[in-house]
Amino acid sequence: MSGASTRERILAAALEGFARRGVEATSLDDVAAAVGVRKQTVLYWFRSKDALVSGVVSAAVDELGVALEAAVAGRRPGQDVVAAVVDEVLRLGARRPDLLVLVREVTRLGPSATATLGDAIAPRLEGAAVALAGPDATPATVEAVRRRLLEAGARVVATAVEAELRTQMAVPPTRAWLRSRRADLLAALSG
Amino acid sequence: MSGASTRERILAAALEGFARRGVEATSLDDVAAAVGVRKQTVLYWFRSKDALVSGVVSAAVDELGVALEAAVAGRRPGQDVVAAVVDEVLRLGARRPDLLVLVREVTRLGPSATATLGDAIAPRLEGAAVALAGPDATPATVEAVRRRLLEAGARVVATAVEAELRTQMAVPPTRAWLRSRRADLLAALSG
DNA sequence: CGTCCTCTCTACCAACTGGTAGAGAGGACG
DNA sequence: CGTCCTCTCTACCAGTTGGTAGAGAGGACG
Repeated sequence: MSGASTRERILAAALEGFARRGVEATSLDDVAAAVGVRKQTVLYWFRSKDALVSGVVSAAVDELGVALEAAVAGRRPGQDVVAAVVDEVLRLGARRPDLLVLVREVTRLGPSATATLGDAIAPRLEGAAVALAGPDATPATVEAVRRRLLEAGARVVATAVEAELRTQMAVPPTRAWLRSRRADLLAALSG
Repeated sequence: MSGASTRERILAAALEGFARRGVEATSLDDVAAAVGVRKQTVLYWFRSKDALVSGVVSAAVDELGVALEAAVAGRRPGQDVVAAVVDEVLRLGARRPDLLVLVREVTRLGPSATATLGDAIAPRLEGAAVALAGPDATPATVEAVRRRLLEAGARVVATAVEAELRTQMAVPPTRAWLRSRRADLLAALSG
């Protein structure tokens, strides 16, 4: 069944459940069954459902962060950083939509879960803001960039939701749609 | 607590629960408690939870339809129909965000619930497509308009989700954001 | 060998889920 | 008055929820 550790398989199954049906609608038994294990094994690796949610959130944030950093580092010489990030986000939306949709699900659990998400994102957000603002930016400028990044993040998640919705409604994303969403994201980031 | 009938109060409470926390995460007891009544009273008015979901969906679709028709009928002379619809949608997003978010929640319950939603929307969608395409449009043209309307609907719901997300993330919608979303929606509808 | 540690299991639990059965309050109407 | 009808209630039910308690398998290591 897998080279992946039990813990990793639990995280993957929980991510899918949380993103596809919602956190509250995904039971520990559901997750365990998807992994092929008993609920108590899930509770061995994560001491409570809240801990599982936190684990999924931080794993997802990590994976997103790593993918974006790799895209920035490996971009073609001369290519705009913002464009590299946007293109990687669109690729992620196609490859791992759950990663993006999860954000939306977590924010609905109330302030404490949203805080967990915020904690996981904060360091990467800060790093990205500082990098984008440049070395001699004032704190106010960095703050403005940070805010713009957050707003762009909301747009990204909304775009992922739109793609999901279109698929459900039998009008799946087209190439033209992708192009327009790319332009929209670019505008949101550099606007 | 009300001039509204028990049935209407149940529908309102269920709509809020479904939109804010998800259908599966909102129990009949939750709905009943919000109304100030017992679960069995809810089950008197709606014979099952599925029936309640259907009731909420068709009430929401009705309300949306009525609001949009009124906006079209009451638009300033010479004002574009599409612009009137877009502006009304944005107003609805501010006034009744749950109405829009509900669509997203229902589509996650699987094909049968999505079919219920489709049934509720179909007649209004058809009417709107015929009206927009004009009296001597070919069936193919009407079909193309219908498709464009569906795509625009997905964009509308995504926009409502973005607004909700921004609020949760402490970067609430601004006037500039609203303006850009209005332009985006106009482009989606007439592009 | 024995002892520890890692991991998954069976067996529970109280609380809550959607749903059924049926009583009874209160008005309308003959 | 009595008999409906409308509406909400109490009392249940079996199944599922997140979570606890603890047994046991299997390897690592002295």
